[in-house]
Amino acid sequence: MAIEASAHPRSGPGRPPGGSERKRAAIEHAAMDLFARDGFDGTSVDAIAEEAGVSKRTIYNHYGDKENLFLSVVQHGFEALMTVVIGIMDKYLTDIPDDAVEQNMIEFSCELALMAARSPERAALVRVMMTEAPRFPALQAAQMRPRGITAAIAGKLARLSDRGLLNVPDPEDAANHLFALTMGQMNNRSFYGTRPMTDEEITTMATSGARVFLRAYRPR
Amino acid sequence: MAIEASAHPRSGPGRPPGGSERKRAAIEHAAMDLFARDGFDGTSVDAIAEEAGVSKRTIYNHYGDKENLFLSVVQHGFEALMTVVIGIMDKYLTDIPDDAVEQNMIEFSCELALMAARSPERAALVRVMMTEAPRFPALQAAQMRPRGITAAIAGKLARLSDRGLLNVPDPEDAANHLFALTMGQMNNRSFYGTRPMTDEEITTMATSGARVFLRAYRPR
DNA sequence: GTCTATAAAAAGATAGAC
DNA sequence: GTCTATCTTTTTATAGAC
Repeated sequence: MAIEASAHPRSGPGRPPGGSERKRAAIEHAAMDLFARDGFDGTSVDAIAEEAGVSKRTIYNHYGDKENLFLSVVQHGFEALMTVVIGIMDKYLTDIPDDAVEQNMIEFSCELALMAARSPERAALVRVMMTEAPRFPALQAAQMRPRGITAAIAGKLARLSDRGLLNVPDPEDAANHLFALTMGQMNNRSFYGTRPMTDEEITTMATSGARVFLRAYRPR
Repeated sequence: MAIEASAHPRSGPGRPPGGSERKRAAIEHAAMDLFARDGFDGTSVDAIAEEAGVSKRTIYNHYGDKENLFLSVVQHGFEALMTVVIGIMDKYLTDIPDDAVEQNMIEFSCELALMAARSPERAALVRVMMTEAPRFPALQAAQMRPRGITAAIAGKLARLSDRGLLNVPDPEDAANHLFALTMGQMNNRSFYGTRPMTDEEITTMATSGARVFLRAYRPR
């Protein structure tokens, strides 16, 4: 691999050198891949150091211990996932024309499911989070749970209900139903990303899930 | 603890002695508890031996290696779970009176969700299965997937549709929707058993899930 | 801050006696 | 078949040089 300039590219006094940040990023990237693939116990700090191209000692200097590194990686990974989900939500569940509710809900479900399926590391991240949650109480914090996602969906559904496009007495409940019918259904069928699914399989599944939601929540 | 009779209670020639079966059961019971709680890597064979009250060497004599023990335990645990689910299904989704479809579907959902919540080791088992599936291809076999459960539900829904009590064009699809709205919803909300839920919370959730299913699949 | 070398503990698997 | 004692490898974490 390419050898980078070894000297610090001039950094202010008291400020950490520029190479340090690059190494942090490399460490977190490598750790994310390995933790997602092999789990916490299955991943050695040696392997992370090798994958990141840094010394093991550097990892301990930056993060203190393996658990701290794990929590940092999972937190950043989950934030990135949330950002993507919020983006899809804003794209399909905001400013919907009155006559396009069904189409937008279906497209929302499909895009959400395809996003999850296309990045196996995201599914693996959630899997690892669930696995390690009992040992890492920090993973049970409110921000880390799927509830953050459903709460965001609930807000969108409430607005659609206010406009009379849906009949949603309890937005929180309905958001859980929509989430279960799309992401939940895919997690069950794909065994949390273990079994590969074709794009056609996914869109068919997400579409049928969205239709069930619409049949239950359309205005009477 | 009580000391058991050490002599074999008369076993036929060539047949394994009776004490061996009891030890097998003790090993599998202990292994189930520990694997479910701490995962595959987090559980040492030493810990299993101590918990089961047998020597580590006995475990290796019986199962060859740790992976084989794990697969045996998971397989038996999943069979037991399937048996319980089938029992609940037969209880609530067979021979339903024409005017009690809604009530039975709701009771089915509640009982299923409560069963899963009341035995944390079952939720933990499924969690561990998902976690280790990439490393143990045997866990991806058809019999081990949730599909076994949804396929059984699909059969029941098809019969209800034949009787005109539901409108189910695709029983497999509908079974996935019902499963997602009950078990899937609970797995999301409880983070696969990590976050405890009260019985009231569970019945409220399962009831609302069943109602969504019924609104979507009631005869027009 | 970063690296090489090492300490210390844990865990999977086995040898050999009874 | 079962047990005690042991081997070997792996892994987390640290010591000390530059």
